[in-house]
Amino acid sequence: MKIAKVVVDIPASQINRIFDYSIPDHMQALIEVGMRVIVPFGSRTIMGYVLELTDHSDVKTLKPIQSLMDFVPILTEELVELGKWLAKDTMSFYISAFQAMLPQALKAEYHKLIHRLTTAPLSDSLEQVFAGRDYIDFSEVEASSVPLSELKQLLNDGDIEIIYSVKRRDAIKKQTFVKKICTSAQLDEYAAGLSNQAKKRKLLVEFLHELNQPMLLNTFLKKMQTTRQTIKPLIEHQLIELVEEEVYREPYDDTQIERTQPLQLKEQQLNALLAINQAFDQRNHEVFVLHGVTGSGKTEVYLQAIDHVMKQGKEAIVLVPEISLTPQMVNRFKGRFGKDVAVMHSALSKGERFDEWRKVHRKEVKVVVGARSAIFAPFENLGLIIIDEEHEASYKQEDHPRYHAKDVAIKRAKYHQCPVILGSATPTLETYARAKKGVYQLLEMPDRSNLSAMPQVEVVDMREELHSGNRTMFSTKLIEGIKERLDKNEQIVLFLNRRGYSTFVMCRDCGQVIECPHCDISLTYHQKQNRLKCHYCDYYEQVPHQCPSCESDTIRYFGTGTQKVEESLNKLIPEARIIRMDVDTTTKKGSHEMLLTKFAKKQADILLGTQMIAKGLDFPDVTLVGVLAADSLFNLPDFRASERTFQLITQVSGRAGRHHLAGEVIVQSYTPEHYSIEYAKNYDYQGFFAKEMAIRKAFQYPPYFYLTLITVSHPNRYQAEEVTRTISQLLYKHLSKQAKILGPTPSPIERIKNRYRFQCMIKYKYEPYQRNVLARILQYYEDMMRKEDLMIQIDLQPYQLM
DNA sequence: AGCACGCCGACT
DNA sequence: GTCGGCGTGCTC
Repeated sequence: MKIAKVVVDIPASQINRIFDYSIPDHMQALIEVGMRVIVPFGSRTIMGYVLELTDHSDVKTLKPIQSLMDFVPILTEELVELGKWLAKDTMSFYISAFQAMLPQALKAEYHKLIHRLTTAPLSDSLEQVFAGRDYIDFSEVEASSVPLSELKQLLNDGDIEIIYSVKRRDAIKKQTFVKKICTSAQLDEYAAGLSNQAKKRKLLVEFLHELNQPMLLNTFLKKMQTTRQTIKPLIEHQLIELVEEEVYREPYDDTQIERTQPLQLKEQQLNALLAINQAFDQRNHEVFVLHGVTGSGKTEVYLQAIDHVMKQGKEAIVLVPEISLTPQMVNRFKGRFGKDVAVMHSALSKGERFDEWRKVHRKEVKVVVGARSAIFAPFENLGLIIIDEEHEASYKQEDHPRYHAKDVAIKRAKYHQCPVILGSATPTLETYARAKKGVYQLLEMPDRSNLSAMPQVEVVDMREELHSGNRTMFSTKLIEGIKERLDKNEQIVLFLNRRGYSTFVMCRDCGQVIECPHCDISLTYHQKQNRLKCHYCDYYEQVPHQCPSCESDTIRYFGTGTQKVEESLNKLIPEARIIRMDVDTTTKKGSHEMLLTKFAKKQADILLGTQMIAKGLDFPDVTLVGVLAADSLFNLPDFRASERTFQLITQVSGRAGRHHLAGEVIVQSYTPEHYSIEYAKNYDYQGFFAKEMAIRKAFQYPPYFYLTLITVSHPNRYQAEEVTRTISQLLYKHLSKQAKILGPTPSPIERIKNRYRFQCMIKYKYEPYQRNVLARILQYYEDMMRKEDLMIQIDLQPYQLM
């Protein structure tokens, strides 16, 4: 075992290989697969992951590993294999796959330094840069006026050397404590020897008499109203010492969470639980589709299934979409399992994420609740994987590696021989179709657990509202509904779908819309900074007072943002107390939770928000839910638009009347006759499924066909189109005759950051050689990509067709 | 990616 | 003559 196979930290196609390194003798006993190492690479020094240990290599001369970055592997053997599979499956680089599996904090930080080796004076300008230091950052010289040739000369003469440093950023947070290390007698003795002037020290000694356990240094100093300086003599006299202790950054105050006991299950829940437990007991990697209406008690099934798994000493992963957004959900898990739970999601800071990951790594927790990337939690005894709201698009990562958490979950479950639960009130067609075919096992929970009726859904035709002279964004029906609830002291949730709607700026005279100069997309108005911003690049500009093309001053904001809804609602019903929840009001840490608590305490009547209020919320006094623009998704280039609309309305409707009070839902739409709205109104999942399946079949979309989207971009429009055309032809030639190749077509957003974008779509049922063909195409264009700024993106099973 | 090496034009 | 521009190829 003298050779390590290493994947190196450079995401480039030419480097996307496994490199061999020799292992120095002193490392032989320490090195393990899954560790990070620092290796020489060309003239540099970089980080890499050890994927394999062997004693054979085809390469004649090997460089030795420079050092180990870990004492314990950070990737289990399973995760090493998973990473390789992930890279192949998504056509990504190995290194990207591994980086995606680990918290950001474990990424290496690189510095290029110049080390001064001579005391002899250098040139004046270089001395100025060094300013008396022995080490300087290379970038400092680059920024100065010192020519690079001068450095080259010094390097040759051995006066300086270049150092490539690899630093870790996985800082472990430490806290300093004050600890008493003496007896009371010793304290007295010390106090006696103090002069009368040393008042503070006497106070300190007095306090130390009472201090029987270590106290946080900061607390200590604050309490004694003093600074670090005054305690120095106490340390010198060995009365106290300062001790450092590793601590976790605790993003949640879990001391407040009340512990809960398992609830009595209804029959439908019990049946589901038994099936899952049985699969677990038999070490069966079955995939269950838990199709339960909103309020059917899916979470309780999850909790008890996890409990069963934990009792056998196994671990569980629970994926929740964007969970920062539902503290209620986190609390349910922490309430049941307490300290055994780690939470991982995007709202945590890098350090917090690292700490939660470390709890898993050190086997201090048994359950992870988290967003997409939590699927890579480094458990070694997985007993269950749950994906809640499995239909959510956020489980698909939109940049490299473009993986879907569901696929990773199933892969891991096979390895651990454990069940997977895909839970949803509105499963994706792909999932439900597989369940119906028997590939997955279907568990139905058609009733609400408290047997309360699903709220009545009323669809309002906004075209009629407009015809009868109502030009506001609220139908008469909705306004009346809101007023009625206010009178009864009940609460209202108003939902605005932001996707597909944005506040753009248009001139009323000539119809000119203000667009980004670098992208083919209208700029979006941001009230907070009073600016127009582009969502695809970082361009922004001040809001013009005059139309740039006709100089008219009738320039207006269009579209519907939550801010605008709030404003007009304030005008219509001034007495209503509104809480607005969107990206603008929830950026600050904890603000999300604060707003929800405020609403729960009934300090507001209306909760107005975007996607983030669509799921998981449960407030007993909410009796009216309004969906302001149900059909906003239909304008998007997305074959899943109907499915998403159906899911959204169903999901939002579930927020009303969950307890003793009956609920009502008002859906506003310009296309009320659309089948997705009709079926959602009647809570007819089966009906919707049948209808939508027929449409997908007719138009050759998933689940009948798989999709691959290839997006080509280039600063030159003609080049982009030409390459896409060639790719389409190559695909046509090399894929089977059953594969449908569409393209080249301009992308829905034809230009982003001054690059023209064309796409080609493959629709297919079975193309075992597709990845090979695509890989060869990429190889063919490799040169052009490097030299001519060509970009080719491949998304196997895309969720966004933009 | 980023570095060395190497081949050509511009300048002291 | 030398300096430095960037095109090319390689990294265990």
